[in-house]
Amino acid sequence: MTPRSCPPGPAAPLPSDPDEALALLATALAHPARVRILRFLLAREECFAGAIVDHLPLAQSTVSRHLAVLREAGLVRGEVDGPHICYCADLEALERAGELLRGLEAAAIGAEVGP
Amino acid sequence: MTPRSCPPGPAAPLPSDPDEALALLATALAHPARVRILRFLLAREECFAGAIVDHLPLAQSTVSRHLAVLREAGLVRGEVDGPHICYCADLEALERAGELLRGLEAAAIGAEVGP
DNA sequence: ATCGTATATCGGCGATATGCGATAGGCCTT
DNA sequence: AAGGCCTATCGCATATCGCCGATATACGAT
Repeated sequence: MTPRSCPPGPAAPLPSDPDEALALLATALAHPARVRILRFLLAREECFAGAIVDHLPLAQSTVSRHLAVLREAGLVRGEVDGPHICYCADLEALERAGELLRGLEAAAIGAEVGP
Repeated sequence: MTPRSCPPGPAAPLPSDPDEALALLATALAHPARVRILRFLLAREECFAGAIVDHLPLAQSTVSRHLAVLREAGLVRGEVDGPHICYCADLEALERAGELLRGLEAAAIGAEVGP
């Protein structure tokens, strides 16, 4: 029942196109409630879905939907733990988002030269 | 007419709440067309809106809408240059997105200890 | 003043997102 | 077998997104 981060399991398959992959991850991060869920899980205060519901001013069904979005993007995984489901944030997926972002910034490298 | 990156002008005001700020920037990045526009502008191949339209399989009005979304998020700025508008990607805004992302990852720091 | 180019905005359409309550399914306990 | 907790899914309403064609606006050139 101890909240733990995701074991480095098989990562969710992202589009091969970096722009589409970044857009996909950004879509999952494009709602404050989902970012809060991620932060909550990363801090590993708790991991059960019920605890997340208690932590947000949203209905249980709405939180469940946000969790599904995060899961589909590979940012979160859930393991059944008896009657509960322990969710964990996939730090690797977040790091991939960072890499894709840096890859985008890198498009500016080499464009520094002026006439 | 030379495409240039944004001078470090006044940054767009982001929400003070990091979660909302990250969600806002992520919303702007949450579409492949907008990421492609950013990459195109960062590479500084060209900067006129018309060039961006030619670079994407989208109608002019649609591209204009995407540019407005990027502008509202502070990721892009446009300077009137005669009859054209020269758009530039705000590298600082992208870097702020990276910082917010790292700040989120940092929520996991200190949660590494087990009982 | 008029025309032409470049960009933004409007109106409409279908698709998707967000929210909720209600319901269904899983698993433990009794 | 029955009941209780936890989570997911369904159904619905509303709002926003993404796309386009059409129109409006701004500016330079004629």
